[in-house]
This record gives sequence, structure tokens and C-alpha cells, in this order.
Amino acid sequence: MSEKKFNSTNTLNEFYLEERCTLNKVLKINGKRWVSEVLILIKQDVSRFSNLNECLNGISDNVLSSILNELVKSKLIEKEIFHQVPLRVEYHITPGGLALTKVMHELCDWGKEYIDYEMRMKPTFTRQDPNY
Amino acid sequence: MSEKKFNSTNTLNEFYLEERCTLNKVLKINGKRWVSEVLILIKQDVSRFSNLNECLNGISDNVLSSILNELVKSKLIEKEIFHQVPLRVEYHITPGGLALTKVMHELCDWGKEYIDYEMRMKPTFTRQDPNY
DNA sequence: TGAGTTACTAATAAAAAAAGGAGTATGAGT
DNA sequence: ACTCATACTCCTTTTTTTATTAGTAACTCA
Repeated sequence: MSEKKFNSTNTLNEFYLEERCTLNKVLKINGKRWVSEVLILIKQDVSRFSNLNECLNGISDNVLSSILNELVKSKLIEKEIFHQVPLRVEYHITPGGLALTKVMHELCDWGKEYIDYEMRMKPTFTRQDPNY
Repeated sequence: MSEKKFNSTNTLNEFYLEERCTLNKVLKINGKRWVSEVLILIKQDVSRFSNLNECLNGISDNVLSSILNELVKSKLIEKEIFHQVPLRVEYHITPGGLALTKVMHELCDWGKEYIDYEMRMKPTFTRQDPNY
């Protein structure tokens, strides 16, 4: 959480790319680790902080927290606070978020066809196999 | 280009996510800066290192080089070497790469509809506007 | 011999992302 | 007064990503 330097080439390149094509803005949001998993879980009605935390083995509180904030800011999810005791907060997907999960699903299908392809075609290793 | 630590939580989480869903493998490839731009340019027949470099204002040689290597490794593009003088190398998109650009295009359309929405709805600033 | 071209790689530095661990607010129950 | 639970935030360290600079190989032409 250190300061962002606005004059670094890094930041200038980021601006340049966001200007160049909307796609880079999209990837800026959902290209980061955990983000798409969180979004998909929320779509599947895993709506509370603690539940999301349980589902995502290894995510740390602060990372989950900042991702949720980002998703709210980008209007992919909505935050609803219930002033009960103990406090209860729910996150729900917006139409925009839902539309995004559909494209993500296609991206996933692409991966299944083209990335996992090699693996599907490779014969299973045997002990005789020098690659075993 | 420092050593990758295989036992760090960082790396373990990366493995966990790639195991969990193919989508994370996909985003690992094309979620990084410049990658989709390079792929799209190659699809548009900008096929040489120097031309790509010209088109992408601000990218540095080694970054372009490593992205090209990654794309070849992932079989999204193919490298063809012409042993001429001066040396000539061409990159061309594969069917897999082409299929990916189509999904990227949809992702971009999503962005145009949902990210740029606010901006489209906002009235243009005038000098009278306190926000100007 | 030496300059010029293309297509790179290597080493290092700067910046950002991700993780670890402690701390906070609220209000209820004991 | 103290503990518990949820849902966080804050600060620091670790790891990765991105950028900078310099250098290389191969072969031609003057």
C-alpha cells in the first residue's frame, strides 16, 4: 500500500494502454489474482466476507477486503449492510458483474480447449517412460 | 528476472488457483500488461519485432521480447525465422491465438458497455461547471 | 576494418502486488 | 468488566512485475 508514483514510466504506460483500448481497463480490474474467483463466488450467492474467506483457501483478509472494495467501486457487486448483532454484510452481483462472468466463462472455455489440449492429448506416463 | 521461490505462499496460491479453474491459467497468460495488445497487433499482421516495437509506444525491448517468447510457448503465435541479411523474423497468429482474440474482443465490448457507461452519461464539462 | 542493420539477451533497478500479522468498532451476552 | 463474533483496516515485509541500460550475434557493404 505504498504511494503510487504518477510520473513513473510504469504509470504512464498504464495510462497509455487504458487510453489505447478499453480492454486494458477491463484486464486492470479482473486480471488480478483472486478477483474472478471472488466475483464468481458472489454470483453463486456466497455473499458474506467470512464465507468467501472459507471458500478461497489461502486468501488473506486484507486482500479479500481490497478486492471487494474494488469490485464495489467498479460496480460489479453491491454491498448491503445489515445493522444487526453481530454485524452482517452481504455482497451481491450487479447486472454488469453478471455480464462479465459470462465473458469470463467463455474465456475459461477457450482455456479448456487450447491450454488443456496438450494435456488431454498426452498419454499418461508409465514407469517405463523416461519422462516418468 | 529474479529466481522464483517455489515454496512461497505467493506461488502456492498461484498453483491453487490454476488447479481450481482454467480461467486462472488463461488470465496468467493474457492478464499481463501489453500482452493482449501484442497479440492483437500480430493478428493484424504486424509481424516483426521492430514493427511491434514501433506500434507500442513505450514498451521496452526486453519486455516485448519476453512477451513474444511467452506467446510462442503458449502456442498463441508462431515464430518463423528467415535466414536473410539482415536477419528477419516473423510472428504469426495460430488458430488458438485467433480464437482468444475473439473472446478478448467480447471482453472489450463488455468494458465499453459497463465501464465507459458512466463517462457516456456524464454531460460534457463547460467553463461554468465547477468541475471544469 | 569499421559501421550499420535486425533481433534479440543479461543484469540491475524501480514500482506494484500479494501476504503476514496485529489491531479496531460495534453491540450482545455472561 | 470481559469475552466473543463479524467484518474489516493499517503497517510492514516479501515476492513479482515492469522498466532501464548496455551489450551480443550474424552478416553486408563501403
